Amino acid sequence: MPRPPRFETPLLLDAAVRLAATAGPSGVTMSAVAKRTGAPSGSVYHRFPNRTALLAEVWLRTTERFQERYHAALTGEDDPRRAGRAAARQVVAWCRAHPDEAALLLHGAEEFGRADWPDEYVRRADEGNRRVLGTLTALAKSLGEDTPQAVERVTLALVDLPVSLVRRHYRAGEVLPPHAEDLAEECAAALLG
Amino acid sequence: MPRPPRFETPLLLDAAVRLAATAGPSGVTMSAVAKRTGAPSGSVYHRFPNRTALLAEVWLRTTERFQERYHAALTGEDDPRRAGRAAARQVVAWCRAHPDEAALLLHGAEEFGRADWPDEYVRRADEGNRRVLGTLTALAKSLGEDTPQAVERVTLALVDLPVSLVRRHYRAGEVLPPHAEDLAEECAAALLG
DNA sequence: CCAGTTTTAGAGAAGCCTCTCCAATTAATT
DNA sequence: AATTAATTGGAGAGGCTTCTCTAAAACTGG
Repeated sequence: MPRPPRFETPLLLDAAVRLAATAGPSGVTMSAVAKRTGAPSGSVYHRFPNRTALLAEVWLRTTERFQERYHAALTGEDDPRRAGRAAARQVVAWCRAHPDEAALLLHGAEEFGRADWPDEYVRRADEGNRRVLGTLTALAKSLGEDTPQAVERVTLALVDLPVSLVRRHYRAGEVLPPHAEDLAEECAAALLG
Repeated sequence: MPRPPRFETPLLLDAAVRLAATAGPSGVTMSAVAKRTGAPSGSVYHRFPNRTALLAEVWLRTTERFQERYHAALTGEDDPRRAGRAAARQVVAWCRAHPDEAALLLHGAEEFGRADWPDEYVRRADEGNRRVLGTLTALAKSLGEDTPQAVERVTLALVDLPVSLVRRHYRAGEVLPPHAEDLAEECAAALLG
């Protein structure tokens, strides 16, 4: 019975992703999303009560998409070293396949206004992070190391280092070189020992 | 013969650093700097022709301070592996000693408006980066590896990985744990082989 | 004490952004 | 055909920011 929507939520989020990729989180304004999609500002405010909600949702949708694939890579192998190497590759491969979303991920939740998020969004973000961190902890444990420092080292190897590799090229305005996945995997292997 | 200044450039830059550390680059506005220092907006514009110049100078002052110490660590040892380990430690140690400036460095030049900088600022930034990259290239060479990929791996080990370690803790709102320098050094050693 | 120079001091225009509000539109249901 | 509900479409208030401009202040060398 209602009038059919012309500007659905995912469409607006897609625009927000592109804006974040090109102009950074501060470039994701309600008016910029409106202009880019051709929607009137009223339609944007019909989908998101305020800018904070838009920023939170675009961040969460992106991190959840990333984490879903990352988690799959990390749990898809039995041998922990193999799993780690696959996860490191996966970070780079996902960024290669989704350059705009990857550019968004290189910023932190803080830059997407996390400090102003309502509890529900914070909870969602924490849950995703906890899930990944839990898997990384299990991996560290199955490597025989159970200290917090060992977990931190594994996290550096399987998350932060591949992300850094991507960041370096993105910041230089380059596309990811063909060997990037190999390099991430080699580095992860070296760090896992 | 002139009236003595009450708000000198370094004072305004110090305020800009604090603002960048707490509110990010977008929080570094001319009015915020004015408010924080108690200066009238006219005085801020007397020191910086526009916001772009303020952002550029606060970025450059900080990176140059960091790079000076980093370069010293990287060239302070004869053995390349020892030099690399010292450099990795130095990144973390410097961030520990200068938390606000470190928080600023975790953002990129792009976020400080690099795209709008006049040539002179771009040149200064490039020169600093070239200098560090040159030293890292020499180190890779003295390790017997001379391919671009080897240089990239060394850069990851001695710059990006320690920076990631710092970023992870800063984003979590934590202070750097005592073992952070050790961890950075261990990881660098593992990656240098 | 005067002349000269830098700096302070702050008012105000112009622009962009967020957000509110309400009338008009559109399609399914009755 | 009338009703109903979601959505569009856009005007406009209010706030913050950048930047300009002018006048006054403060100090020093002559």
